[in-house]
Amino acid sequence: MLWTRTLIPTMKESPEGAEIPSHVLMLRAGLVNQVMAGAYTYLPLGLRSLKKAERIVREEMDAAGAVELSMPSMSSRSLWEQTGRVAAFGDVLIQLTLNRAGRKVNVVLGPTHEEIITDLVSRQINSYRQMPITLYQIGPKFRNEERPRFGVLRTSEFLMKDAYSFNASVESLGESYDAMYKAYCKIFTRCCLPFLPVEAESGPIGGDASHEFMIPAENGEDSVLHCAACGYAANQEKADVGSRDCTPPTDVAQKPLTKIPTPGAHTIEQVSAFLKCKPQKLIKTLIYVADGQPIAVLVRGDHDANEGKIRRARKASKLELASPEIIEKVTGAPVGFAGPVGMKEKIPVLADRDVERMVNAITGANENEAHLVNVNPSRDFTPDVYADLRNAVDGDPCPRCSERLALRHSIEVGHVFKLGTKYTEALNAKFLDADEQLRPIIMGCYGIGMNRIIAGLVETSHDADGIIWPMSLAPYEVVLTLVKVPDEASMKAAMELHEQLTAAGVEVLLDDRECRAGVKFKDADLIGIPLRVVIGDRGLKEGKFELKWRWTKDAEKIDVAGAAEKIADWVRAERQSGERFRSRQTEG
RNA sequence: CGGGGCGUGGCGCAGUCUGGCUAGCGCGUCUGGUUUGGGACCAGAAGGUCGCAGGUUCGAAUCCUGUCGCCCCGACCA
Repeated sequence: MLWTRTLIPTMKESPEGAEIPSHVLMLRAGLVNQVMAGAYTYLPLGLRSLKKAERIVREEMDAAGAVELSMPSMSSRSLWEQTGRVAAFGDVLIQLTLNRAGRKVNVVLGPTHEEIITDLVSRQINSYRQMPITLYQIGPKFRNEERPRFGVLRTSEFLMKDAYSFNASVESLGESYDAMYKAYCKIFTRCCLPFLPVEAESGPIGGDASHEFMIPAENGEDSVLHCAACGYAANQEKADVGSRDCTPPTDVAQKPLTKIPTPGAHTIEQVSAFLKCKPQKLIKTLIYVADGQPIAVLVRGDHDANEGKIRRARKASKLELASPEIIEKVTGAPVGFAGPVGMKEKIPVLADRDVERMVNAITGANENEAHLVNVNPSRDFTPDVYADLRNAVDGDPCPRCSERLALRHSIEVGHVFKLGTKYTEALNAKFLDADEQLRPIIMGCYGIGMNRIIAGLVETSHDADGIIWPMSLAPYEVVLTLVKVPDEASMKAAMELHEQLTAAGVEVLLDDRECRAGVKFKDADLIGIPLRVVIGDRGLKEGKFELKWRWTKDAEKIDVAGAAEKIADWVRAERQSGERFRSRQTEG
């Protein structure tokens, strides 16, 4: 491809508003163009990379035995009502009303495709002999995000690979799940992404086992806890806190319980500021409603309660924070002054393990504008149960090996989970088993955010000059930098090399713009093509081209004769292995 | 939805507080010339309803009201 024949609008300055590296560089390198908040055009360069990611995903899905199909973005709302997801998605679900011959037709734009594929399968699969089967597609998804942000990392329309497995048994589901898990590892490895599979909650989508594939990155929206010692990794919602000493220290004297007025202080920040103490001196008392029953949950002031853990501790299926009315009824005080003392007589009290060893703590007094100081567990209150009820934080003990967990921000690029029968039961997808019993089909589902592969790569692989693509995702594999366009010998050599490389199956971009060499070098670095060949009169006099990898500092010279074969060989090798790219990463 | 910021040629910005010449600057684009290995120089040119609407005023990019859009933080979230 000739540079002057395609569209690569590079920019020296980054557009106002772009802040994180992937967003800035994708705009500056002319990969994408913003249409509105959360919607982007993929320009030729960006689209080429996206298509390459798609190809890798297809190859690995096919190799793992999955079969591709394609489902529409539009579907009837009634299908989504059957699974309760019109309500579950809320405003995130994009709904349209169409006029058809005077009738109103309610349509949703698919945020994911469980309903549609399960509806299909309910008609087409009815015997255990037709399973296991895994079906996938790569297509657009629509989600009216509350706040699209970070360039293409969070958008209202995005490209997703979604796969769904249908199994006759839980064991079979496990095998399908493992196959997808392994395929994901191969995909992200081929994309040269530094990924980390982490244990995850399955979230509102339901199910009982799930892993997220994360790319550790400063600007990631998700938090994971990772143990460098044993490899344990889980997202913050899921991560367990390992065992630690929870017995109260014996060398600190317990002071007498005292009630003090705290006018206007009803948040942890306000109370700690008012009493000039750290939040970890406070016990946060949260009133939840678990399956209709109000309960009190105690965590240290600087910790966050974890609803999944609370739900499990109570074996509750539904859990939500109590309304101000219920809180007032239960505690006898407005929101902000709840405390555990005397609470046990009224409602169940659950406390996080870290609360047990607190001494002379501060809590609400269950009375307007008042707190208790020098509250001591056991002496002043005893919860019904101590359990792990909070989000893990940086430095917590690992649940496996007790070393310290490290908190890392990350970008979620993939998610695999075992769904079970949530959708198949709702949509009546049953099959006849070998023992002639009618059973619901067991499902798994597996997603990859295609745009996040691209953004995640840019986010983790760039330098001051621009993007650094691995060969496997680069929009072009080789850029030919023609130093002097008017020089006939140079142009002839460039065209010949371009032709030879193209014939050898190498993706080449020839920079034939009539501008100074410096501009071309800067742009080549910005768009990040892995291999650059400089064609100039200086080198040609010696019968040489100059060759440089994007991530190395120095160029090497190669003979014009036989250059195409050599370059093609290197490109092919690097395309497969990514070895050179990775060695640069470890160098920092 | 709460808090903050912004909207002026394709891109980045100044001008707005304190209303007043023909709305500027840098980059980019076009023409001509000199250049030519890490974002050249000279000369000239094109390109703007100052987000939109209404109002105040002799006069509005600037003041007032409304509205649309964009970005950041938070809340929320496969």
